[in-house]
Amino acid sequence: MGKQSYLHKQKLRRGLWSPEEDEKLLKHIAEYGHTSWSSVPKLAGLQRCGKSCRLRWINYLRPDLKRGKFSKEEEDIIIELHAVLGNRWSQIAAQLPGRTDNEIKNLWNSCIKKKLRQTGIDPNTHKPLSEIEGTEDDKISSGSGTLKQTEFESDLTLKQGIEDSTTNSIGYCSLSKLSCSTSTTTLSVSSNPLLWHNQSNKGLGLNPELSCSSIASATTFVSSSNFYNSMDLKATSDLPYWEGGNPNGSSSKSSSFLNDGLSSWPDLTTERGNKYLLPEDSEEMKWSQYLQGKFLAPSLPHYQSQPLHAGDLKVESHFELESLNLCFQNHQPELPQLQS
DNA sequence: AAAGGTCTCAACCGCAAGGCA
DNA sequence: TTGCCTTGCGGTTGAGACCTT
Repeated sequence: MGKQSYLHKQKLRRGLWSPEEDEKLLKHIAEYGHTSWSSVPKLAGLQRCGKSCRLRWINYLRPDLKRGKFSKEEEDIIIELHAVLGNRWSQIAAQLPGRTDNEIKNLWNSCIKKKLRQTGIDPNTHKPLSEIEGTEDDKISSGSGTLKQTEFESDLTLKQGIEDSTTNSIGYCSLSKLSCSTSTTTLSVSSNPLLWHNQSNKGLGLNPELSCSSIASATTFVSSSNFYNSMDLKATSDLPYWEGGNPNGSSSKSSSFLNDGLSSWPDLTTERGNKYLLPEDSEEMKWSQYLQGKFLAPSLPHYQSQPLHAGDLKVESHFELESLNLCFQNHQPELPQLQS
């Protein structure tokens, strides 16, 4: 009401932008930039509010925008990132140069959601709809590997023969809930879906409860799924206490681990000697930066280990993830037969 | 050809966070 | 510390395009 009357008082235009308005805005920004959006309309001679000008620039006039339909690869990236980030459109958009959050949000709501549902996947949780309905047990089959919900105690070693099953797939893992404690040296991960996305899009299988990894490995899955055909992970981690939000919540927002008080990132070392340490005090901005560096990097980056603030840690734990060989390829035609 | 339904996408709205006086 | 202003984000809306009957 207040805004409406404000717009009315100012006789501000609303609705679609005319070519003349676009031209005025473009010309103004080209000349003066946009240090303050609130002053742009006045200076540019537009009967619009600053917010509207900003939106028009970001979503339409920016010169670096990519126009046209989303490619299959872009869609795959969006699906993968959504599994990790939830409805954080701006962060997803940051990984897709030339695409806007609005565009991605529209694509998600109009197309991808529908596609996922058609393949039996709940677009909010990225779990099979059958599982959402509570009809599945916790045993998962994926190609040659059969993975089962479990807890790892003490010497955590995970070896799963899943590499064969993934050569024709895009795979990724997102983490919904993780907790660990030193006292028992127990790491337990629950509601940790590992999704295997059939490249041919004939089916979207899902691993509902794979307890295997850390946040670091989850994020590395995202990296590897798109840019590295094969990556052997060997993770050594000092994990802070971390507990995620509601893994089964309908809100994809709450299922993103980034929402949930993650206080520090663990180390991650690959067998090739590349060591990762995600920065301490991992706020969203760092996730974005992390993705920027990792996800789009042509080669594996190198991070130096950093100490954690004592205040950030409730417990310390150590685990290793060995020989989890994941092979992600984007251009294989067929999905291997799943075990029944 | 027309009517009604569905889809797409640009734009708006409300809220939250951050900066600053 | 408080309040105002600006910016950014995610959800929602609505107009026009497209499809179906």
